[in-house]
Amino acid sequence: MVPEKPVLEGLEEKWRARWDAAHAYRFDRQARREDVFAIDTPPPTVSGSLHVGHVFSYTHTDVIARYQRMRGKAVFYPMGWDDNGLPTERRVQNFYGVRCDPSLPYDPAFVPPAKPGKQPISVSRPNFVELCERLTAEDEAVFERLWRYLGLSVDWSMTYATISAASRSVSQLAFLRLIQRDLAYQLEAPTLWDVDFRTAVAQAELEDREMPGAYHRVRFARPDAGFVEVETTRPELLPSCVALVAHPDDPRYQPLFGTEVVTPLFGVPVPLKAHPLADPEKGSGVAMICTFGDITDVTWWRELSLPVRAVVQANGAFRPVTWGAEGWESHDPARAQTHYDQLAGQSAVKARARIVELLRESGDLLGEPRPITHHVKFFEKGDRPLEIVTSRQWFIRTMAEREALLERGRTLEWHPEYMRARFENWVNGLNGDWCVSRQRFFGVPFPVWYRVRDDGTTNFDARLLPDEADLPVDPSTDVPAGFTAAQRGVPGGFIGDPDVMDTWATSSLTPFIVCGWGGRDDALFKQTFPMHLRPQAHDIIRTWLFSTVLRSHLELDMLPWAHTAISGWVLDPDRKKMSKSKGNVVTPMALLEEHGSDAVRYWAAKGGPGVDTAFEPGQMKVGRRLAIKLLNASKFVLARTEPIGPVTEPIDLGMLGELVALEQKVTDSLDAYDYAAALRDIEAFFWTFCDYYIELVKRRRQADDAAARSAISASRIALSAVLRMFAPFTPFVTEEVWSWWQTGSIHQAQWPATSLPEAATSGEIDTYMRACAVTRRIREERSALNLGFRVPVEAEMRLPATHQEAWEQMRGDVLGGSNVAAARVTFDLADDAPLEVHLTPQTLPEV
RNA sequence: AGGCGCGUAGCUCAGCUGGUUAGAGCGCCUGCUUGACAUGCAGGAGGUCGGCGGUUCGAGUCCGCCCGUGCCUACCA
Repeated sequence: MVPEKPVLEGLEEKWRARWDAAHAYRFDRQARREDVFAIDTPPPTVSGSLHVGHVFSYTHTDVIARYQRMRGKAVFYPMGWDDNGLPTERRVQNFYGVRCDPSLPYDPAFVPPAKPGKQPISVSRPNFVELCERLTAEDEAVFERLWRYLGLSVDWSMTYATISAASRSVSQLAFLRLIQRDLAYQLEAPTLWDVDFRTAVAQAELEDREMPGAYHRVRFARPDAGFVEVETTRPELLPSCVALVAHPDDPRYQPLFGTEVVTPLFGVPVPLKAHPLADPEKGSGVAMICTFGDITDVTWWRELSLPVRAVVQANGAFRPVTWGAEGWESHDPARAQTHYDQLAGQSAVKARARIVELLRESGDLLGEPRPITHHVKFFEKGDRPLEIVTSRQWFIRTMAEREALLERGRTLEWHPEYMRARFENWVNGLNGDWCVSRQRFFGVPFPVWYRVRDDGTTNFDARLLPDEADLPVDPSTDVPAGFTAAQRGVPGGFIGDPDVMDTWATSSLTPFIVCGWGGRDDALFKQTFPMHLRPQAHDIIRTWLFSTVLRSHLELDMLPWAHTAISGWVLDPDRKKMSKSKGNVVTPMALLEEHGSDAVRYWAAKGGPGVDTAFEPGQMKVGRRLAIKLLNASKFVLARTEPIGPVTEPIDLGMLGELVALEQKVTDSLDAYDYAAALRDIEAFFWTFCDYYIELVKRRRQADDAAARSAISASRIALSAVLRMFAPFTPFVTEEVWSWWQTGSIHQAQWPATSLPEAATSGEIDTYMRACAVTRRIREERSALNLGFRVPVEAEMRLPATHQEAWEQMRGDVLGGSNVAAARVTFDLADDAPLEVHLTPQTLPEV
C-alpha cells in the first residue's frame, strides 16, 4: 500500500527490526563454494570510538555486499571486534582507575569503583582481564547498534572478537605451527622498546616525530695526545659507547682505523672502526656507536662484532653499573664511577642534562650544544622516544619471504590498483623479522612453558608446548602436561611464557578466525576460504593487510583473498584527516539521526575507492533529497499500475533502451568495485526519468488505451529496476518503497537484467532523446518568456530534418508534457543546428 | 630525500583506452502554490581544466620539467 504522505523518518528502526527478525542477511551454509562471496571485514577497535571514517569505509563494503547478494551470491559477511591489546588496557585503566599488577593473586570478590579514584588501584592480571572483557562487551553493544542503524547487511550471528576463546585458539594454533616449522623463533636481541609501556614494539607500529634536539661536539682522546671529535645528539649514552666509526673512504680518519681512543669522563678505550654506513657528511664524519642508541648502532654492533654495554633499562632509567668490573673496564674506574653515579637511576632526558654539565666541566664538550630538530622514532601510541633494549622476544620470519610477499601483492587485485605501491613500498623497506611478543597483559598469551633449571634459572631452550586439542591455554594459570601446579616457578619445574602477542598477530588471522580454520569448521573453511574481498582503509596496509598476507602465505601458501578494496580517509573541510585530537570529529550516530542513514550512505558511496573525501553535509542533504524523491516518484508511478499491456510506444521503448544500457554500465562498475561511478549513473538516469520521462507520459497514461498501457508498464519496469539498483546504496528507502508493491525484501531480489520488449528497435532511444531535447527547448522558451507551466501556449518550431520521422512518434507526448496546445512544425534545419522554438500564450476562453 | 595520489565553475567532485562549442550536484540569480514531491519544479549566470615545454591533424586526457598540496617510506652521529 502506498502511504498518503510517505516520509523517511523511522525507516531505519522499522527495517532494522524486520531484517533482524527475518535473519535477512544470514549466511547460507548450504551454498556451493562458487556461489559464495566472502568478506573479511575489518574488526574495529572497540575501545576506541567510531568516527565518520568508519561509517564511510564500512558503507563501501556494504554496498558491495548488498550488490553481490542481489547477484545471487551467498554473502559471507561477519563483523568482528578488535578488543585485544593495548588500547583496551588503556581504556580500562582510565575507565575504572585500575592498574594491572601481575604479581598479585586473583581476587574473586573484586568490584571496581563506580568512579575512578585519584590513585589507581592495583589489580591482578585475571581481575584486569575480567574488567577488559566487561567493558568491551558494553562497547561492542554500542558499536553494533550503530552498524545496524547504518544498515550494514552483516550476519550478526557470526560476530567474533579478537580476544575470544576461538580467536585465542586460532592464534595459538597458528603460532605453534610456525614454531614447528621454525618460522617463529625466540631470540635475545636488541629490540625497539617503549619505556612507558615497557614492551617491545614492531616496525609496523613505529612513527617518526619531529623533535627538538642538539648536536653536542665531544672529544675522545687519541693515544698520540690528539683528539677525535664526535657530534652526538645523545651524549648521555657515552657510558655505553663501544666504538667510533667512520666511512672507510674518509681520508680524515683512514690513518686512525684500528687504533683506540678513550671516552671522556669514563676513560673507556674504544676502537675506531670503518663501516660504509658511516656518513662523512654528517657531523664530523665520525659516529659514536652505543649499545644502543638507534638501529644503525645495532647494525654496526652486529657487523663489527662489538661488545654490549647497555645502560638503559626496561623502564627507561639508567641501570646501576660497577666500573672496573668485567665489561666495564676503564683507565680510571673510580673517576668513571663518580661520573656515572650521577646518571644512574635517571631518565634519558635528565641524564643528558647532567652529562652535558659533566662534559663541560671536564672540558670535553667543545663549544655549546647546537639546537636542531630531527626525527625520532616513537611507538605510535607512545609518549617518549623509543629506546633499544636487549630482551628475549618472539619473532616471525618475514625477511626471508620478501620476494614471495611481493609476488603475492602482485597477484592480489587492488582497488584502486595504485594502492599496491603502498604494499610494495612497505615490504621493500622491512628491516627485520616481525617482533610479535609484547610485555603486556590483555592479549593472546604465547602457548609456551619453559623448564626451570635446578639452579632456578629458566631454560628457554627447553620448551614445553601444549597439545593442539587443549588450546587455548594461558601458561600463567594452565599447567603443561606432566607437571603439577606446585612445580610452577620452582627449580626443576616450569614457568609460563609471560608475554602476550602483538594484536596484529591475531588480527592477521581474521580470515582464519571467521572461516573456521584449524579444524573448528572444516566445511565452512572449504566454503569460504580463500575469501573474495578484503576491504580496509589505506593507513593499515602495512599492518593489517601485510600481516594477513604474510600469515596466509606462511601457513597455507596462498593469498587469503582475491581482491582488496581500499577506502580513503574522511577529511575535514581543511583537507586534514579527521581525528579526535584535532577536535573535528563528528559523532556518527548524531549524523545518521540528523540526515538519515540512506543520506549518509549516499555521501559515503560517492567517495570512490581509495579517494580521500571531504566530510560534506551538503552531499548528505543531496542524498536525503534523493531518498525523498524516490518516495515521491514511486508514489506517483504506483498511483497508476493498471491497466498494463505490452510496451509499444516509441518513447517508452526508448526509455527502456536507456535503462538496459544503464544496467549494463552499473553492473560493470560494481563488478570493478567502482560503487561511486555506479551510483552517479543510476542517479543521473533516475533524475532524467523523473524530470523528462514521467512528464512526457503523465497525460498519456491517464487513458485506458494501448498507449496508456504501454506507459504504465514501462514505468513499472523502470521503477522496479531503479529501486533495485539503488538498493545497495540506500537500503532503507528502497526497501520501504519495495514493500508497497512487491513481496519479499528488495535486498533478496534479483539484480535487474531488464530485457527489451520484442517491439524495440535501436531507433527508439534516439526518439526518446529527441523528445527530451525538444522538451528542454520549450522549457527554455517558457522560462525566457516568463510563461508559467499552466499557461497553455502555441508553438512554432523548426526542427532538423532528421527529427521528422521521430516527431510523429513523440508529438503527443512532447506537446502534452509541455502543455503546448497547438504546434506548427517545420523540418528544415541542419542536424547540428539548435532547435528553434517560438511560443505564444494562448488566450483561454473565459470560464 | 625517494614513492604514490591530487590540483577541472565560489564549494564537493566526474571526465574510460586523446576527437565536435568541458559535465554533475551544491551554492548563487530569475521565474513557477503544474493534479508525486515547495523536502518541490523550470530556467540562467559561472571554468584561459596549477604552470611551462613537447608528441599529435587534434590534449583536461599522453610525455618531460616546475609549482602547490596530501599521504606512504626513509632520516636520533
